Amino acid sequence: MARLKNEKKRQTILETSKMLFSQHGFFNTSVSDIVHETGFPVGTIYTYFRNKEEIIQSIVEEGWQEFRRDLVQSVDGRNNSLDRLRIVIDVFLPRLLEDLDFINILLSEAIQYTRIEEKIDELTSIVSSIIPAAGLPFNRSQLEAGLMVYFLGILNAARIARSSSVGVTIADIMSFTRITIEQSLGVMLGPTPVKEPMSTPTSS
Amino acid sequence: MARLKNEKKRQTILETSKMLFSQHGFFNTSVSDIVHETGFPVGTIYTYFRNKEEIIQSIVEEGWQEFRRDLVQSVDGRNNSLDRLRIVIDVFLPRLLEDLDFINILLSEAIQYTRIEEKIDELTSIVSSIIPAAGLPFNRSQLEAGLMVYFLGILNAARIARSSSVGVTIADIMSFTRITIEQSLGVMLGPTPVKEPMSTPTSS
Amino acid sequence: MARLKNEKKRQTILETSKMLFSQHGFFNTSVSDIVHETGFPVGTIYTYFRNKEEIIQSIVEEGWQEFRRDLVQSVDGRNNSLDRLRIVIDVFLPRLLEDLDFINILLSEAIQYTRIEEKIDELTSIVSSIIPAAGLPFNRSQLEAGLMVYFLGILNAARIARSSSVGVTIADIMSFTRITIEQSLGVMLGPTPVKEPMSTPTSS
Amino acid sequence: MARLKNEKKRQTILETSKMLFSQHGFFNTSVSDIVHETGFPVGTIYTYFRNKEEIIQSIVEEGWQEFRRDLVQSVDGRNNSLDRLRIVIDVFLPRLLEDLDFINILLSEAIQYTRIEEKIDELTSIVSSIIPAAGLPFNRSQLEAGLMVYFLGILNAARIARSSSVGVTIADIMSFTRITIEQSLGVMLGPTPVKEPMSTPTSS
DNA sequence: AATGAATGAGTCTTCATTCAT
DNA sequence: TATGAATGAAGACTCATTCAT
Repeated sequence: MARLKNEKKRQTILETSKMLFSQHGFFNTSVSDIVHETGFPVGTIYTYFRNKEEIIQSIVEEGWQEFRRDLVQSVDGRNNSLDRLRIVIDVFLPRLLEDLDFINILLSEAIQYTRIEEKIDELTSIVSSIIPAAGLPFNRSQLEAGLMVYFLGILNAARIARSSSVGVTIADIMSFTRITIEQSLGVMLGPTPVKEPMSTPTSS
Repeated sequence: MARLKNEKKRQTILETSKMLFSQHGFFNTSVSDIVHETGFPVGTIYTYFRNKEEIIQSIVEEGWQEFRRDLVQSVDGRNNSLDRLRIVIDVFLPRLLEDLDFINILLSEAIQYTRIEEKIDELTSIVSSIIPAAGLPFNRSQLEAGLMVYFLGILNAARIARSSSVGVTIADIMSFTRITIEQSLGVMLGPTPVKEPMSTPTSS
Repeated sequence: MARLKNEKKRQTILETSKMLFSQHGFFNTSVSDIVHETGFPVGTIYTYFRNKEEIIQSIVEEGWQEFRRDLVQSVDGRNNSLDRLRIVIDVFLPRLLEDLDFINILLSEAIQYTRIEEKIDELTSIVSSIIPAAGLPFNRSQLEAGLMVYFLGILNAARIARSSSVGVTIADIMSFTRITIEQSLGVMLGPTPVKEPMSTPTSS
Repeated sequence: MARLKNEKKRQTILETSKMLFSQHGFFNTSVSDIVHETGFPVGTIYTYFRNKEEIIQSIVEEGWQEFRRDLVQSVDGRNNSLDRLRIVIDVFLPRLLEDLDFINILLSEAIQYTRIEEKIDELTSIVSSIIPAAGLPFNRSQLEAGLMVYFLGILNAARIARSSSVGVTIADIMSFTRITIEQSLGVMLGPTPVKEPMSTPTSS
């Protein structure tokens, strides 16, 4: 019970920090800001995290683990490559794009604190395993480069699209991605699914 | 007549700061670091720039102007769409990817200080004007989204590829890009040209 | 339970700053001077005051509150107007004139940081309430102007008299004031009382 | 001719600085502010004045000399004590009170840079020489103290009355002063004169 | 003589982290 | 364990004055 309460505090710190880091940046957010926003005393912050850096690392690491787990789960449920691809495109990606705070942190200043290359590597190997390599005009390195370009491109585009001054929406980004994949791989993903319920990521 | 402001000094500050910002990040680089690295006294930094922020803004703004000028120049020299595309892919892009310090600054912390959306917008309108819209499976918004994804994707991938831990090189990224464009647009760009001389951007 | 803010420390900072501000002026006293004189680390100054300005404001505001309280207390203890006047002249004023550091700060640079007009207003309304208006050759505005002139004149004169080069003492200023009031109001205040004990302002 | 032009520059610096010092205070006015306001280059400031301190000293010293000269001139033109007093009250004092910038500088921060005691001393001896000592209930020291109180009181009151929040005007201050002097000295100064023309201070 | 870039000691303030309570 | 005052190195920036041109 006490354990639960503590875990809640830890999550509060994490969520508040995530919001602040995304909004004002890691360096423009002071521990004191976190203190004021959470209402917790400074000491409490330091009973849950060794230092400020550990907070951002936890946000990224735990956020990433969650997405990775979801992705693997989604993919593992299917035997068929095409189905897997559909899941990735229609379930996993939209889910990721919803958490713009996370993306913001992952891509901006966090880069100094969290090995984004590792994430890219992981993702690349997962996704490339479900792509029918046969018939593609790419070698392995080029394929990986391509996945990197798409992944980073999509996330960054989504992040920037949020700032309304650009006339591009996340829906545009998704449509473009679907069409491009269909063309490149010569497959049909089918119509964009209507926003699935999917609170638990055990895809139907 | 007192001494006049020395453009060379200004450039030294800009270049040194660019290197430091790219290497350690804007917030982890102190004005004092710039002072030590340039050898100039603090006061001198502030006779050329109002504050630290103005330094990063100048780096991004002036760097961007240069690239934009080069791009427009390159493109204006050609009447044929395909030629233009070749120039963009084979001349302009490699040129941009060479300045990883600039990309690093543009994409990480600079986002708070320089309207990257504006840059994206500019670039998108320039490039979309040379793409033969006919026959593409995208509407205007999707095309823009796509350009955004590619542009941000390529730059970010290049930036991350620099960190050797990822087995992807800038050459891979370039190859992927060329092939994808050839496929998507149904054109042949021809073989990757051997590194053109082109130090002065006076397109033939 | 962490340590609690230490009122004694705060007072030390206030007193030390008061002395330094009075001696060298607000702008010629650096926070670093306060640090050296108090022996506290810089951080400590800033746990008790938001900034340098708040220090001078606290000195003036708290000093003024004390004097105002004393004045009102002194006056409230008496029903008779003449008695009240005597108290003001013989107890309150000398008391005020003893704290030349406070006067110095109040009248010189503090003017930018503390609304001295408010103090004048307050004082004027308190004092004018105990002056028998009847028979005076002044209208209300003129009376207020007069009080302002006397109050500011006495304080400034006292402040300047401190600098030995002028052959005028605080005693002279007090005598002049007594005599002038007796004449103007046509009352007898009686002989200047021998320095009353009155450390605690619990007027009889 | 060149001499004349230079003197004009010097005066411009002096007048601009006076305005700035009065408005924002000596310490809150930078030499750079003076540079921007005058439009002169920094070097020029330093060809006319050794340093910032010399500027405020010149303002005060030259301003004071002018007033002193006027005062002495006014007084010397009259043989009769009462006439002299009238001149002081009705001509000299209003004239002084018109230059609130000067008063502001003289009374606030200038105190550290200009011996105000000397000015007080000078003024006291001039004025006390025209006051019929006979019949006054003051001894010499008390009289001097009184003049000090009035002089400083009037100037400070005028300075503070400028800030509209106080319901006291310079006219009130003047009326109070006239009446008090009439009473104290038992003389009639006559009606407040209508604003005399008096561009040259050689009283009619 | 006129100019204004150059200078660097010094300013105020912040802030991540510690540790006495 | 919980707390929040204490800490001081480090931060960005200012500015009166000088002096090369």
